[in-house]
Amino acid sequence: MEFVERRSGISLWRQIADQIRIAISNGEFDEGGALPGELALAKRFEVNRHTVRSAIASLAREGVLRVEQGRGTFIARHTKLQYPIGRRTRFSAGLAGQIRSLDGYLKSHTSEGAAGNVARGLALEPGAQVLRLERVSSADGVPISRGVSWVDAARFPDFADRYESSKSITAVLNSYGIADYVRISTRISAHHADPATLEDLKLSPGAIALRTEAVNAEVEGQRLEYSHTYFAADRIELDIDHTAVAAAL
Amino acid sequence: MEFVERRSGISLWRQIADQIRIAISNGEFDEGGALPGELALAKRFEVNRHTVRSAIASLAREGVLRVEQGRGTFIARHTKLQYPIGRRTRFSAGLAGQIRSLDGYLKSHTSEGAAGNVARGLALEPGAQVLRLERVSSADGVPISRGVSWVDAARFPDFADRYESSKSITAVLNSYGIADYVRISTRISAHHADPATLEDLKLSPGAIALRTEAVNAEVEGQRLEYSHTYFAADRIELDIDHTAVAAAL
DNA sequence: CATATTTGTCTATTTATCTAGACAATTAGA
DNA sequence: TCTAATTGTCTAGATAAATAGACAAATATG
Repeated sequence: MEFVERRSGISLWRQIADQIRIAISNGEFDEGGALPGELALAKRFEVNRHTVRSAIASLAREGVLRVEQGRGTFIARHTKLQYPIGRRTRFSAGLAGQIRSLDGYLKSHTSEGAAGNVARGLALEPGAQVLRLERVSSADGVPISRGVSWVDAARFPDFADRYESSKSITAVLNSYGIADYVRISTRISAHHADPATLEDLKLSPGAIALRTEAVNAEVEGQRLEYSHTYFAADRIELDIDHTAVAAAL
Repeated sequence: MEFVERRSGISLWRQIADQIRIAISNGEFDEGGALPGELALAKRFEVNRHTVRSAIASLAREGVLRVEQGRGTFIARHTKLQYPIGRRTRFSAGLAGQIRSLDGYLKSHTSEGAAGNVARGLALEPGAQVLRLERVSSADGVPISRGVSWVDAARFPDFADRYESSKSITAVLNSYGIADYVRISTRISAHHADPATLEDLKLSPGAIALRTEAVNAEVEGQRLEYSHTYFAADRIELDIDHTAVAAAL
C-alpha cells in the first residue's frame, strides 16, 4: 500500500504519476519493463482504476510509458542526462557523448546595475554596471536548461555580441585573452519551476527545476561570471566531481 | 500577469502558493514584508479572490506567511539552511552555526545483498553482504533529511551498534581506525518526494526532495560508504565547495 | 469620528476530479 | 478456438475545487 494524500492541492492522478516516475527511476519495474496492471495499481494506491488510468495517460503523453491494449503498460524511456559539475565545469563539454546535438540561443541581453547577490558573486560594488545574458539550451531538441549570466560590463563591454557568434562562454572568455577559468562555488536548490522556466523548458505546472547559482573566476581568483541556471529536473541530474586539482592540467 | 495552468493536476491555489513561495525567496516583497492585497493577487494570477485566499491559508499554516485582518499579509519566514558539500563533507559539522540543535535517529538497520548501484558505489561484487542504515535528521526540531547508508558488512560488522551510541558516521569510522575520509562523488537530482520521504520529513504531497547519491572513501581510495540522502528542498539548499585540497589539512 | 482598505465568513453555483459499474476490443496462452 | 487477462470506452453519481457576490470585522488614516 502506497500513500496518496487527498486535499493536498495535488490531484490523485498527479501524485500517482509522480510515484510511478520515481519507481521507474529506482528501477522497480525493470524486469521486462512492464508495469503492474491497472487494477493492481488501483489497489496498490487505493484509488479507482480510472484515476490510475489518468496517471498513466499523462505519463504516456510525456513519453515515459507506452500503453498497448490487451498487453499492458511498458516503460518507454528511462535515463536522465548527467550534467557534471566540478572545478572545471564547462557547459558545452559536459554533455558530450550523452547526446547528439546541443543547441542554445541567447534569449536576451541587457545592461543593468548589479543587485546584491550579483555584486557579491562578481565581487563588484552594488549598482556597478553588469551585462545580463539570458540563455536557453536544448539537447537533441529538448530544452534542458535556462540560464542567466552576469559579467562585469566594464571589463567585457561587447560580451553579448561575441557570445552571439560563438555561443560559448569559454570561447568569449578566450577572445578576451582569458585562457583558463575555474568554478569557485555552486549552490544548488530545487523549486517548483516558475512561469518563465516552465515556458522556456516546455514544462507543465508542478514540474521541478534544479537551480544552480555559480561563480566562475580566473585561476588567480579574479571573478569572471556569476550565473543562475535552471535545469528540468525530470531530464537531467547533476554529477558533482570532488577530485582535486589533478584534472585541472 | 502571471501564469497558472488549469487541468494540470496541480490545483490553482497550490500553483499560486508555489509562486508566492518562489517570489519570496527571490526577495520580491522584501520592502516591509507585506504582500499585495488579496484582490491585487487575484487580479495578478487571474483567479478568484477565494482561490488566492486558499493559497495564502496554506502558506500561513506552513509558517511562511502571517495574516492580520484589516492590515494585510506579511512574510513570516524567509531563509533556508545551507548544507555545504565538498571533498570533506561531514554531515554534523556542515550546519554548525546555522542552527541551535541537530538531532538524528537511526530508523532501521538491516543486512542485505548489495544491489547494482550499491555494489558499484562500494566497489564490491553485486550481492555481497552490506549493512543498510536508515537515518533521519532534524535541525531545531524540524526534519531536514532522510538518508540511507550502505557499508561493507565484512569490514564493518557492528557498524549499526557503534552508530547507535555515537550517532556519527565519522565517529564510527574513527572507531574502526579510519582517521580520515573524503567524498569522492555526489550526484544530485530533484523529485517529488516519495511517500517514505514525505512521512519522515513531515512534508505534504507535491513537496520537493533534493536527493544526493554520494560515495565516501579513504584518502587512498578504498570505498567506505555509499549513501542516498533526501533533503526537504523548501528548508535547505546545497552549497558546493570546489576549492582544492588546501582545506583538507 | 468618518472613511477607505484590508481580511473574515457566509451562501450559492459551476466546473473539475474521483468513484462505480458495465461492457467492448485486443492480446496471450492453454 | 476458448478463456483469462489486459486496456478502451461509455454512462452516472459523488466529492472537491473554483467562481461569484454580499456583508461583517478589524485596521489605518485624515
